[in-house]
Amino acid sequence: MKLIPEFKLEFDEALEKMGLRPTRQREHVYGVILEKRDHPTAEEVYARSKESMPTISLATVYNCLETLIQSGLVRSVNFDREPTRYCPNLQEHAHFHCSKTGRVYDVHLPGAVIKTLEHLLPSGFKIRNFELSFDGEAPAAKPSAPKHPTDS
Amino acid sequence: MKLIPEFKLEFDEALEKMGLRPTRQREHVYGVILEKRDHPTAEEVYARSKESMPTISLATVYNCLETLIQSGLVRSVNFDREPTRYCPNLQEHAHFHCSKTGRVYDVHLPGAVIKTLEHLLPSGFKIRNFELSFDGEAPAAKPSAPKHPTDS
DNA sequence: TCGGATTTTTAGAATCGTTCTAATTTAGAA
DNA sequence: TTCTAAATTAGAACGATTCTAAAAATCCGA
Repeated sequence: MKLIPEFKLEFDEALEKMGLRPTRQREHVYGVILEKRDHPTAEEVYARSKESMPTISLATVYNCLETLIQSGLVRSVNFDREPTRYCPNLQEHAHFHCSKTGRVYDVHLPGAVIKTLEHLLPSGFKIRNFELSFDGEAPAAKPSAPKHPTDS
Repeated sequence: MKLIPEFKLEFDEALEKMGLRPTRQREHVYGVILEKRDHPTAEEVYARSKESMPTISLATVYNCLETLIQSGLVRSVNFDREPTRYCPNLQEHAHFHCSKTGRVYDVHLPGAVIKTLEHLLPSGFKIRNFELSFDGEAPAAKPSAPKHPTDS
């Protein structure tokens, strides 16, 4: 789970800024999330992490996820009554959760829409974060065709 | 927790339509949620319900909330790592969660915005439901002044 | 490079919110 | 009524997450 230099730099800087230490485990977990950009749960991240770092513990995975979120490298995604999922937060986007397959899709949010949403609140309300998620059914996936929005 | 006739009718019809029985407990829980339109958790609904129906159980509260949701009388609201909250679902709206006070505010969603959001998904994606929630800090509330958006 | 303060990791226990189980009660239909 | 199905209940069980306390790793300054 070696990070490519670009992400390694971003990783070190982000933790540095928060006064957190860039440990092997944190880097590893970040690597796992970057590797396959589906939206794994903590348990899934744990399972994948153990493949190449068998001694890592579940508690550490939770700890690492927490520090990655604090550092802004990863964000958490919640769906009704489902365990929290995690994704590397490149850019602002929404999520679509298919209730049939459980699969999660990224949904691109145009800047104009984001601005519109932020203006829904009266002045004085400071937004730290917002989450937009859809629940429904995705079209049956044609196995080898490109899917929209971004598959996961 | 007696429902006023208008809500009683709505209640009976909604359950009827789902083939569910309009029991004392269901009506009571619905009344509790209508009474004070904050966004109580299941535990809070349980505590309030017990005041005038001391024998009701927590399991029943969960069951009732579930059937009320199925009937479309109530909707659930989720915030990151917080227990599920419940609100009577009059109309489509978003939520703002103040991380300082824990208070939840309703945010009105103009029809145009709803339409915009629904169009973010490519054709083929069937939306059953969507949730938009903000997290941040609400302005310090002046105790007796009207608040925006709808207080809770 | 070493030593010590501080942070992080770890395993396992504990906690929280929620769902399940099995027995009892209730509602609604015949 | 009487029967059947649905709903309620208490408590156990569960899944996800957090906590605890001890061991290990990291960082900093000498």
